[in-house]
Amino acid sequence: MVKQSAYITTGRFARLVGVSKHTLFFYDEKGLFKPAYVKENGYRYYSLKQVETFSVISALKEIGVPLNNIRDFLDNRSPERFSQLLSKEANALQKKIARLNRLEQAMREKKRVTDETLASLSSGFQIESFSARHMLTTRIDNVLDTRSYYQAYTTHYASLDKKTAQTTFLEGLIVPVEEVSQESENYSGFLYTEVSDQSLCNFILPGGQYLTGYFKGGDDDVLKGYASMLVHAEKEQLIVGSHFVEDLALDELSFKKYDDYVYKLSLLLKES
Amino acid sequence: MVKQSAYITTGRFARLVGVSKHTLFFYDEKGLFKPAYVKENGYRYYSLKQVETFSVISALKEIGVPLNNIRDFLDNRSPERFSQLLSKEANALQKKIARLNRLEQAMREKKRVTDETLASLSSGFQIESFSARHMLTTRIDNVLDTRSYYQAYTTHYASLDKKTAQTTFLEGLIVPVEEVSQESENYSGFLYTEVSDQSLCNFILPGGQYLTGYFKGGDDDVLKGYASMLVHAEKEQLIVGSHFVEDLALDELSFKKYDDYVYKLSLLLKES
DNA sequence: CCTTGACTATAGAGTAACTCTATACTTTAT
DNA sequence: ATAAAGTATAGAGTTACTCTATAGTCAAGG
Repeated sequence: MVKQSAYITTGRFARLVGVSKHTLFFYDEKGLFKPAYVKENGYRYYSLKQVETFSVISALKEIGVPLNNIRDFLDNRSPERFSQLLSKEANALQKKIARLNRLEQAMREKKRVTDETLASLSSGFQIESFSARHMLTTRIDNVLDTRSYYQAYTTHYASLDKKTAQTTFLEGLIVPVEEVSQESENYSGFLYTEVSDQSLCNFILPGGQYLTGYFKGGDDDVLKGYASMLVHAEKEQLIVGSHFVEDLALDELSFKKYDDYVYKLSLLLKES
Repeated sequence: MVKQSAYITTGRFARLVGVSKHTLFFYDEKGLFKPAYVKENGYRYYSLKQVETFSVISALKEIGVPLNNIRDFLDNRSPERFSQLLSKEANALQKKIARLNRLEQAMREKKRVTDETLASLSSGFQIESFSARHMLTTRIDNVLDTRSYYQAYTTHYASLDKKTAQTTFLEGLIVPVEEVSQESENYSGFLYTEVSDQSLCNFILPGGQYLTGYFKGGDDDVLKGYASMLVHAEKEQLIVGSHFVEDLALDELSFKKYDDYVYKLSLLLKES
């Protein structure tokens, strides 16, 4: 029907689409989105039809398309190009959504670990049952050597990044029990990240009974923790399995000082 | 194990976590994220443990938490507060993901309409079958009056925003056939938006056979379009139903000039 | 018809979260 | 021992705005 007269002022249009008047000035100046009609005195008048147009521009912005790119498209707009843009951006958005979903999972998992740690921090050694976990691991030849440690981190993150975009905030160390008990100068271990994608997995941490304990403090305290776990196991006549698992349970995000960090150690036990 | 010595320089840390060195300087300066150790000459050294910490900060930033807010949290950090923050932000993220999913759907739908319009633009009148559609409609008392038109838009968008965060880019006009045929001075119509959420729906556009046509041009041409559809229907001895549907099929995003806009008119037919 | 209050405009400064450039010092690798 | 590569700070530039100031405009009530 006839709607030529359905012009509204900048302020009204801004309220209608939920932005500030200034944003519309700014878009006009940028050549991104112009009023349908400008009076001699400079007053801008938008048509109601433009609401739909603006919504799309605003959505593109919201999903992360820079205004300059949107303008570049508009400078050469055509139905074909518009269709292409929409499908390209919809696909990009789909990937972004997948990533955000993974982030959400990781955040909830981090929260779970934080809560659990707080709840059982003061309860001493415990025996817990874990089911098997799928891990991506990277060997660290010598944990005492900065270089090999850094090297392991680099390759570990590189292989994580390749497939998934860093799905988890939780990673730790798997240490063979003999490395600890023989007290050598050359400790080896495995950096690990739990992965849901089976194809990334290169190690399955066995499920079963674990002796667990939380250790507050710096690196030295954790070292003592390893030893005390072995002592405790012997005292309780528990048969020790193949691996220690070391996790940073509460980190810099919970406490300011390194000395307040909390590590969780888990020692695999054999059925007696 | 002992990892005190596992310090790395700013550049290495930056590469490891995938940001620029400058970003780390910036975060340090802001008091957001500081290296574990600073040498006398000012060189920064980060510990590998900090990778996990940084990943969380970086994720919070990515999901839209301002750095200032993150810093405010860190200034008063505690395990409890951290847990709270994580669940609060995870919930916010969940909502955001839902919104992005809706945006993706809307973009794909807009693309579909654009493609379809391009394909059938030159094929004259057609008869198409549509299934019933759930609509949220708002009555416009007089389409020729700016005020009532604007009023309708305002209330329409207000009720859309209330429940869903603007799910679609497609809206149009439903016009009772008698409004067109009697050529009065006072046209009424209904603004519509298709909604998936049944609770928002206040009108069900009947499914069935529709006579459809595309009309290029401004408002005047669309008016002629309405009339020509009725003429065509009579010529073809089609029995006309209750409603016209007017959609803006290609808009400012496809063409620069208003005169190039393409409207699609659909006229409900009765079974003969 | 005129005044008053609510609008409109432009210009310019400020903000967040960076990036980029320039300049100078330090470490490491050969 | 020297060059290449890395580290630092300082400051300008960028994006997509917001906010303030100043001045002009419009519409409704007395």
